Amino acid sequence: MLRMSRLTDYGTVVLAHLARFRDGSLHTTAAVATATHLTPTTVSKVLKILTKANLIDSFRGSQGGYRLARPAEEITAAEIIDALEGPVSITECSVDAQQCDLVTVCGVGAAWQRINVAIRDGLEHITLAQLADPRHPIAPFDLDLEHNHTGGLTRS
Amino acid sequence: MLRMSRLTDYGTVVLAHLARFRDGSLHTTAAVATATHLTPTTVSKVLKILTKANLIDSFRGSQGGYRLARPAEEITAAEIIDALEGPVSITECSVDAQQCDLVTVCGVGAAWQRINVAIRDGLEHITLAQLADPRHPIAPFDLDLEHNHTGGLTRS
DNA sequence: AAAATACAGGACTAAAATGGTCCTGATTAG
DNA sequence: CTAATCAGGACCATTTTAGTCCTGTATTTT
Repeated sequence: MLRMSRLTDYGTVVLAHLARFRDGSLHTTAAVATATHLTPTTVSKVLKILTKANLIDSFRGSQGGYRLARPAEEITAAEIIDALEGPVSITECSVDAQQCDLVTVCGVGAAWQRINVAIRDGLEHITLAQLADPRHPIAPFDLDLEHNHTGGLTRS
Repeated sequence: MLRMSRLTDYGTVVLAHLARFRDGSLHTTAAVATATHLTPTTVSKVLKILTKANLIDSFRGSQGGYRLARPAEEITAAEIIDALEGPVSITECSVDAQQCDLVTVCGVGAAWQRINVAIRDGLEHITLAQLADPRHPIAPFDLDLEHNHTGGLTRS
């Protein structure tokens, strides 16, 4: 399924923490670490990544710290994963695309990719605000590849 | 997103290959390897895993080989992933659940888990037959996290 | 200015997951 | 009995991931 690295998990926790403050207040690495029960070094790493991804803003120097770059409602799960999980490398075709006779093989890869795209679309509609609020239920995915086997052979 | 290990990719390719034969014929490791352009050892590993997961049936001895345990229409993407990807280990709460005061932290984990469940549900509706056929389009996921049915509030 | 506070960026190490191979044993057909 | 074949692990190399640390830069305070 959606396999997340631990860093993504931490990142979400950190973001969720920052999301609790809607007053633009700044929070230092140390403060976030304490609040989330994570180690400062790890939190620092996560905060830096999130900053580069423009999900949070950072301010240097005394009285500096971090805060969300936008309201939690405008930060999506897809963005969080992109930032922390990095680009997803696809298993590319080993042979030259020109001479690839393995329709079955490459077709399969394409199918999974389309599933990924579908999942991604779904994740774009989930916001940090929802992730941070444990009460939010989750509707099932309509991952319908399409049903044009009108022949109805899927069942006997 | 849906990060698959290479083994899952191979597994799907192998399954897709077997799915092309609906006559119950058996296929040896070597034959599958040749057909898919994968190395025999790797194919062997994959086939063994798929056998243990009951997605394919195996027959030992001379004239032995493998074949799908069921029609491709009855094998789901979720099953394939379960078999090859193994159980998804969740980042478990470090502290005793009893004394966990970090609602934000644990709530986040729960949210991701629910997303996973939603994705899984979607994958259960995609069949090997669809994966094997590159023509099948993929509908977008309705990953609606909030959307509290009944128009009521989520218990404020 | 000087000092203290914080973030930026990257180097680095250890541990774990993956990928892939190989060996030994068990089963079946002929 | 002998050829095929699968079963089940052991095993090693490579890559990822986690997590730490060091050096530098920006900002505020005194």
